[in-house]
Amino acid sequence: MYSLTEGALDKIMNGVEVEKPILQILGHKKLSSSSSGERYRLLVSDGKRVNSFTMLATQLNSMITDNILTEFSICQINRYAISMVNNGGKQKRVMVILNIDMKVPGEQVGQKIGNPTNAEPDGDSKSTPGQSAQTVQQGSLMPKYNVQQTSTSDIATTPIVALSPYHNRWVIKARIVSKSGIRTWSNSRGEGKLFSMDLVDESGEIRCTAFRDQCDKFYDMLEVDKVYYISKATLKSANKQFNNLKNDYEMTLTGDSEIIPCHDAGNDIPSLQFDFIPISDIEQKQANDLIDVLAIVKSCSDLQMLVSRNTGRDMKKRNVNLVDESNIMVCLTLWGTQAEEFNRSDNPVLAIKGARIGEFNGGKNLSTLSSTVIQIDPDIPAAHKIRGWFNTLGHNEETKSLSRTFENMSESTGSLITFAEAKANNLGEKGVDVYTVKATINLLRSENALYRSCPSENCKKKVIDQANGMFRCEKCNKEYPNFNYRLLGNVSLADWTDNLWVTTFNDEAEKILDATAPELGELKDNDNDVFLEKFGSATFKSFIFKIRAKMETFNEENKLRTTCIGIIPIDYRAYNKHLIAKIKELTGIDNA
DNA sequence: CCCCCCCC
Repeated sequence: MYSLTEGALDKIMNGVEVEKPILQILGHKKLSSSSSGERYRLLVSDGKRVNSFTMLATQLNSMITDNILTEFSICQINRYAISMVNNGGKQKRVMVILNIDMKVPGEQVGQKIGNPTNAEPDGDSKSTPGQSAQTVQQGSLMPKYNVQQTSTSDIATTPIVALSPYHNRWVIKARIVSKSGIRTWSNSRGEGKLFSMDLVDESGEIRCTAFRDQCDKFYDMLEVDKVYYISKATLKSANKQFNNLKNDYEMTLTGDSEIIPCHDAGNDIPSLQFDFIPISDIEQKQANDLIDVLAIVKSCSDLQMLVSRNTGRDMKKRNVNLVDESNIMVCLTLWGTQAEEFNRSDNPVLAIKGARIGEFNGGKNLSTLSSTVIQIDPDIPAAHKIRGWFNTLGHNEETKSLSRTFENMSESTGSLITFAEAKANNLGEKGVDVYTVKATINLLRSENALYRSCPSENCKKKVIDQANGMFRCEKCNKEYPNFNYRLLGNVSLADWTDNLWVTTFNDEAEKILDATAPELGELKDNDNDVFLEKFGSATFKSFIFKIRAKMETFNEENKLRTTCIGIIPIDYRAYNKHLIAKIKELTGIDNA
């Protein structure tokens, strides 16, 4: 049987280091007020005193959730740090447990050892015995951390979990687990550039940002996966809207900040802390939540190029279907170079930190952000476990996907709906809805079908003829000597239940015009409006249209805007005369 | 002091 280290708590709470004390756990409490995820506060005893100013480092949370640190269990505290907190206007010491071994499980001990009483750990003079008085006095003059030294260096470091804006004399020893590129900004308050990085040590994690001069000074020397000593940076409250790390604070480098590479870092600084959730849990999460998942790539799409309707920018994306042992699938969208480079059909395991949950068409999906970290086939036990599951069972399993994508919509049978159903279900009125219909084109509107657009690569805005040989783009705020003609297709689609005006842009407009009106009319230039004099008449060929419907406000009025975002020609002979007659009757349009 | 992170 282990005996408890009697007197350890009094010493620790008065700033005296105690080597690997043996303590008994008497209970725990989840702190719900923390905005930085779950934290656990422990009630511990050394047989003489009980102490509730004890916290568990967040990466040890699983020892509570997995029922390891149960009531009465006897544990050895291998490493701890003292953090000063403000408790009702008073500085109070809190012991943060960084490394703990369970020695005897609670059910074997079965009872409280000894008759411990409440400790008075805050250095009240009457409870402060001689040897610690000096420490306490120092502490009141200048906040000081009492931290065990790291094993391999002479620099006394502070655990990240103990950092706060109220203290500035600290050195952390941390690993860079991710680093952004350099980004510039320009707004009403000024302009500049910045990069940010995420730091971890064995106690926790924190985001660190460098602006302007510091950006230049530090960017090149800092490498992902390497360990550094960092000091003299400032701390401020983290904005949880943009920062998902488990820390209430974030760090900003200043002109005084010092960063020194640590070449002899052993395994004491972890690489990256994940907080994996099963894919099946994503369904219950909110859109925009950031999550970590460990999953197998079940399939992955080709690289897709598209033009953002909002910004006009060209984008590259790739969809990746992920599964885990919950046997639920979710679609993850990769962007830019990450999408380009990720072309794998070999079912790698991905450990993903900080993917964002999105909502589309009533399904949930994941998307990467610039801060998302993806490790491919990480060498961790959980990754080997999921690999084993996939190789033996998972690869054969039928999988249900949480995501609604074009791919899995047109695959599944019965996904076609009619316009009557779309209207009856108010599709597009509560956000973006995408659906597929089998329909025909019964009318093309020729006005503005062809317009003069901005010639700059990422802009599609209509230009204004300045009558001096120049064309002005309001969006780019620039004049150009040239322009590009672009297509805008306004078509009335009809099926046997109803009809709908739909707008098509660019590629989709071309596809529709190619398919239905190959003999484009003459170009006419009438002041600033360019239009086609006549279209070839639409024939009653049928197509599968992918429709994007969304209620939007224009001219201060809410209007349903429907856009065609995909078109698949199908054999027009499938349409019979009866159907054509029905469409004519319904729409009053006779193009035949 | 940023805070953008996209598409259907």
